[in-house]
Amino acid sequence: MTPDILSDLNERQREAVEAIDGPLLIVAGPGSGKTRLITARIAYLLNVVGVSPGRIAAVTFTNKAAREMRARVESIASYQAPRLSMGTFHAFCARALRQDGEAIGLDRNFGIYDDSDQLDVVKRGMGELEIDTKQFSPRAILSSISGAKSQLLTADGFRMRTASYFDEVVGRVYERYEILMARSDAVDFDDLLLKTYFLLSQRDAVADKYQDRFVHFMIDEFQDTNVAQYAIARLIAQKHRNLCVVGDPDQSIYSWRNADIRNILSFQNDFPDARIVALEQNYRSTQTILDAASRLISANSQRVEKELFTDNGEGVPIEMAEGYDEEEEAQFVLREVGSLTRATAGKSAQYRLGDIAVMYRVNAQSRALEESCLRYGVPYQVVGGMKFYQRQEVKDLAAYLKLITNPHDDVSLLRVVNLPRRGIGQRTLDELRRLARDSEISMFDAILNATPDASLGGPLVSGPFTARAARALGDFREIILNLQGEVESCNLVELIDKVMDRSGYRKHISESNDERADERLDNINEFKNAARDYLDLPTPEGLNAFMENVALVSDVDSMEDRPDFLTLITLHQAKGLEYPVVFMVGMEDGLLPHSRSLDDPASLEEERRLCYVGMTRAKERLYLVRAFRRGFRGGSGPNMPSRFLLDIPQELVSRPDATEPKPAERTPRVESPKRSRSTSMGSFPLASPEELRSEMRGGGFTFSRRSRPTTPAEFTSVRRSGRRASPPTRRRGARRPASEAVPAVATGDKVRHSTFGEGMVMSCEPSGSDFEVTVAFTDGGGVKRLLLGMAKLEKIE
DNA sequence: CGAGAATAGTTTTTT
DNA sequence: ACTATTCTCG
Repeated sequence: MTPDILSDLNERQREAVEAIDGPLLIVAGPGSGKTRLITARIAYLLNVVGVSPGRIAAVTFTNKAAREMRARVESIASYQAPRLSMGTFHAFCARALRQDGEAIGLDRNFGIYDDSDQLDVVKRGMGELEIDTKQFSPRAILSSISGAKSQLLTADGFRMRTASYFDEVVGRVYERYEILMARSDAVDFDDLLLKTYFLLSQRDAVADKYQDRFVHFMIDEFQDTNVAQYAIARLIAQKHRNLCVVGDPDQSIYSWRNADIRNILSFQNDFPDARIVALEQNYRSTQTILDAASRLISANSQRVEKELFTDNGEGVPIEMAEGYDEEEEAQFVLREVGSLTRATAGKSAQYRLGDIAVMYRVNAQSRALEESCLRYGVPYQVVGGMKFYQRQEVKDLAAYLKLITNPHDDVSLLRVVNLPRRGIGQRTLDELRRLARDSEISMFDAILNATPDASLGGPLVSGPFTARAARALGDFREIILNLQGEVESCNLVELIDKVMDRSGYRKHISESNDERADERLDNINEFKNAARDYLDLPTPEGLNAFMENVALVSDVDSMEDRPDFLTLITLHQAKGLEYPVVFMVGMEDGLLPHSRSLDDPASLEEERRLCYVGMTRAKERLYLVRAFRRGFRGGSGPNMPSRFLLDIPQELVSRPDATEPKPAERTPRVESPKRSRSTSMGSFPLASPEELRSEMRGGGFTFSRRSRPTTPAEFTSVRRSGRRASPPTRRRGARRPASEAVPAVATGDKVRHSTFGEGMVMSCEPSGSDFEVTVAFTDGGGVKRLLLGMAKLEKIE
């Protein structure tokens, strides 16, 4: 048994597996076989040491990671795997609270609020406190509250350390927020952690139970845990002290979600006897990719030195390319994808689509890529995006279901109380809210109070409500009470159907004029399908379990690896994944690094880590692609190449052909969407690499640290060829107004300005009777937009 | 009360 | 550009 588990491991990994006594910190570089290691360690504990699976907890960052880990353990120690506690921190805590939360006054049927539910509560609290939502953004307040919770600060605690007027406001809202949440028997994501912490720190009996039970506690992606998460783990591990944390400071990319990289330091302080193992051998990438990534990350000042190495060969150089705009950028990617996946005379294709991922900073970037995929007939999957459980119809239906187990859930009630229309309008709801607030009860209780049961007879004397409003509220009350009565007598899927029918929601959708009505019904069927997994539980428990799953599992996790789909994915979501071929698009200042991080060195370093994460996903081929200009909120502006590109040594990058390529003369090889969609994978129209290179004149740019990355000639040619390479279809004419007048300068010209110094013209667009010229000034002046007639620009050279 | 129009804000990343 | 919220009118 032992040799089996240990034989595939290198010395360091083996050391980490066998170090089962006492605290352990594993610093695991990218591709260092971390998952394999954790799996092996669990298998070792089970099969060699003989630890019972019920006494091991392993928490991960995503559900997907947990599932994979469980599957891998299963392959080694099959029958034991189901009894392991494996999942995300949030799922782990939800379970603890469901089981023992009553000890701190939590209702057994508590519901879990997601982000948008939370925002509703914040807004409602602000409304009650008469705080102007225009003066204080509810989102900003929510984010402060969330930050406080992640640091284990309750409203009381927060208010004691109020430092600014804004904080004072936040404190008041937070206080109100807690009340509203309690009244709804609801917890949010942060509460799952916060309340678990309080459960363990304030209830000794409960703490004892967990401390006794979990002899081994492991945390994956430790660099992305927040203070609350670490505190929980520390508490649970207090007794046995077998806390094993695995992480890589260089891959910490969630500080905006309150992840606190200082946890690693805290760990070393709290457990001074901790053993530290560093995994530096990379099994994933080529030496070239690894070198480039290492150089990039070494530019960060806040880091622990780490020397990655690999036995993998040097591999091929990194490719860089620039398109004129995001459309052309996408086209470049798609053509390259085509040549990588196309079988040529006698030779089978180099890669399958599933081997390739396109990564980007923000979701919005997926659009141009999707359009290109459609045009080229390339099947693709966008990871994330609009999440299934966040779709309107799904949330509506879920709200009804939540009300069945927990009618005090005010957010859900407000969501569906007038859906479909029942004649319950703003006035009635305001009144209802006031009633609830005055008596400190949930809105459903307020409805019960205000609408006496019709069976009692007598006139509907209904307090503040008009007879009509009271009747409408009574209808709603009956729907919910009625459905509650059904829970015992039918299964979950039947229950969902009953909800759909009795609430009138099915009718509401099918009779709506919404062109997406069918799609919505499909989604609801999908939702019903998901519910089938819970049919073997009695309906009340099944419903609870299902709703909990809906709250805690995003469909990112349920993404399958489909071998014949191109993957489009954000850099954040790509963490933990690997692909033979990776395209990183949008390699521009303002996108990566994101514009919101430019003025803060710490967040700039996080952006660099994000870039590092992306690069290190690649096993064999890495493309760094950018667009010269990019559409943004309707408009469009030029972008400078990402400063991170400057950190990548030139010798690792593919050089453009020494012979100056001829300007692209061909007509663009783009088929109409209709035709290419029906074209089979093997034969869709793609340029050969040579053609690509000549078309994408930016291909192979390398930058030196001293000069700004582009020369005028390069930019001009890119622009020209860019225009020509663009598909003739769907030209958004308004974006490129043709003007009769001819400006005195052109893109690529070098110019001198009296105050800004020398620079290069990046674009020149008609603006009224003048031209708006965008100039990138070399001497740190940055990019400026100037009116040609006003700014005295002197053309040089 | 509800429907449609006007307007404001948004978008970094997600358990 | 796109959506969500607020405003205005029937």
